[in-house]
Amino acid sequence: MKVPIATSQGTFLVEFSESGLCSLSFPKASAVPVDEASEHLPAALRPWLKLTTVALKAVLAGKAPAEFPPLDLSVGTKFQQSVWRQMLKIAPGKTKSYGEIAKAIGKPAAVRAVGGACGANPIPVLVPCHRILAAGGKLGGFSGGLDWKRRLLTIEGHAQFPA
DNA sequence: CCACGGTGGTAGA
DNA sequence: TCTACCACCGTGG
Repeated sequence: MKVPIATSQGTFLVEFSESGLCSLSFPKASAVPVDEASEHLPAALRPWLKLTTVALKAVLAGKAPAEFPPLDLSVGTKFQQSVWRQMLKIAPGKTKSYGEIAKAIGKPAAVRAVGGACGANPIPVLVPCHRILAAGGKLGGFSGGLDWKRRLLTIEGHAQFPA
């Protein structure tokens, strides 16, 4: 069930499973089907939606969320989950390279695979895959489009990246 | 600047 | 299984 969250950067869509927030997608230009307006959500989901909204707005303001909703990362493989967990440790304003992530999870040669795991991240922004840069400070790629990666990094205080 | 080889993990057949 | 992808990275023209 998709639920909209309006922010200063547009209306994001989130989705919950039984165990927590399981996906987040960027605002789309075209109208997107929304299954549930936030007013008539199942009551059980309301606390998660509230936490998600507050956390999302915090990140979009360049700050670390005080509290996260439960994150359901079970769609990923063991490897992907370890990469995603590692990304959660990167504070706003900081960045790491794909290589550093690979080293941090104990698989220093799996650099390229780390890129793949980033692309498979179901909860961008909150799981800050945008803080992963290629070696030498280059931008690398981004599943939601490089414009978003640049925008998020700019919000967090980095100098502009070349178009 | 570009080309290339060495990589590990994933999806699909 | 085998194969063909990749949001990588270092080295060498």
